[in-house]
Amino acid sequence: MARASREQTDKNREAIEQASSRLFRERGLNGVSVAELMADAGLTHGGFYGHFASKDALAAQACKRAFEESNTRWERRLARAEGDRKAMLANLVEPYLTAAHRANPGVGCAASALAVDVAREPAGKPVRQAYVEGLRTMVDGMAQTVDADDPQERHDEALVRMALLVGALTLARATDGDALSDDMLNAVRTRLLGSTG
Amino acid sequence: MARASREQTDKNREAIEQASSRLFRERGLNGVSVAELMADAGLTHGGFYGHFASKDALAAQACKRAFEESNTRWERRLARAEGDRKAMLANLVEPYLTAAHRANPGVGCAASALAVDVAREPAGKPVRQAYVEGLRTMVDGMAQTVDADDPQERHDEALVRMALLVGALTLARATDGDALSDDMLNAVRTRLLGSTG
DNA sequence: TGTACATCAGTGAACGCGCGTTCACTGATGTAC
DNA sequence: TGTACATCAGTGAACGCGCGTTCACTGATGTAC
Repeated sequence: MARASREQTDKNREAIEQASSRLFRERGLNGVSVAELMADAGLTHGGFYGHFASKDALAAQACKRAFEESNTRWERRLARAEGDRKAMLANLVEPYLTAAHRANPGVGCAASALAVDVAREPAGKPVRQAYVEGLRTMVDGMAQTVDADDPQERHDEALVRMALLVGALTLARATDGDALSDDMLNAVRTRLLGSTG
Repeated sequence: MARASREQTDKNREAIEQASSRLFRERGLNGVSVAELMADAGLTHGGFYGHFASKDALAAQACKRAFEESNTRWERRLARAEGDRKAMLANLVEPYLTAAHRANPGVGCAASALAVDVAREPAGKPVRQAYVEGLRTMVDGMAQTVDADDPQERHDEALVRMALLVGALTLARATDGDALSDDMLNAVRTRLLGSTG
């Protein structure tokens, strides 16, 4: 291949971001090489630095993108409940605490998939800011499911629910294959939605 | 150095395990090299394979050890409460959801620090079994703080509390430096212990 | 208890390999006329 | 609209480096007598 058209260049960049957003969630920021990301996007590794200044810069962009994906899905699910707060909560929690979500981190919640990798990055790295911004939007989404008037109370309850979801999914993934894993998902789902599911 | 005495050999192995238990929690299973682990234990990298069959084998041992450390601490804290369930819960939760624990994963909870790394390891890897066993003991510890007669109810509530702790700490670490991080720790602590702290 | 020597824990150079990043090159795209 | 050519997106070899693991070697430890 030689010079690509502008349209093709945009498509290529899009493909790199998409591949990164998925692969970073699956294997971690340091678990995928630039060559693998490029190959997944249908390119060779040399062209990478025409699109991004560094792997770190891509990580930030991929993190932002993964959260956008997660948050867009949440917005759709919240809207579908048409203002019924119980239904809104159920629409977020039910798909979250499933075997399918546990098995597919690459297309799942960015907050769970990237948390530990982001926590291990030094304070200044751009991916950290992307994470905080993405998580804030997610917490705001969860706050819409909280039936309380006081904003502080809504925020706090949203944080508690986020901790429950992320903790349950994280522990369920680490224990996948053991009975404890399903127990974790079920116990937290019941807690959040009531015993009837 | 030439041949070491048996006593010294045991001390060296101990030092390697101790260094690994800490460094793996800090930087992840793939974030520390064999050479770094050995250097931290005061040795050179070549001698590693006299103590362990592979880095994978060490990872399992270090995971087991990290959980033993965490669980021994929990047992002490539970015992100190002398059967008062509210105090038992407070003794586990209060040190868990602190800035100090957030800042020091190397000497902190193994369940939080290793979850994502373990989740990314293939199903057969020995570290996965070590994780499940360690977490089961931890859940049993937490179950002692639950004020309920039905064993199923105790277990489920213990799982919910574990998800809260691990989720809150994981998210707090990923957002360290932002107000959201403290908010997360505070909201979950209040939820578990009541508003008076 | 003393001596001779086999054992083996730890050393450090080396192995093949994959990493992030750089760069000379290619040739279709985009532009100036 | 056609032509000449400058631009630059992508290629693939190469860079220095660190990885997990191996291995010939060293010399104090542990043992046999």
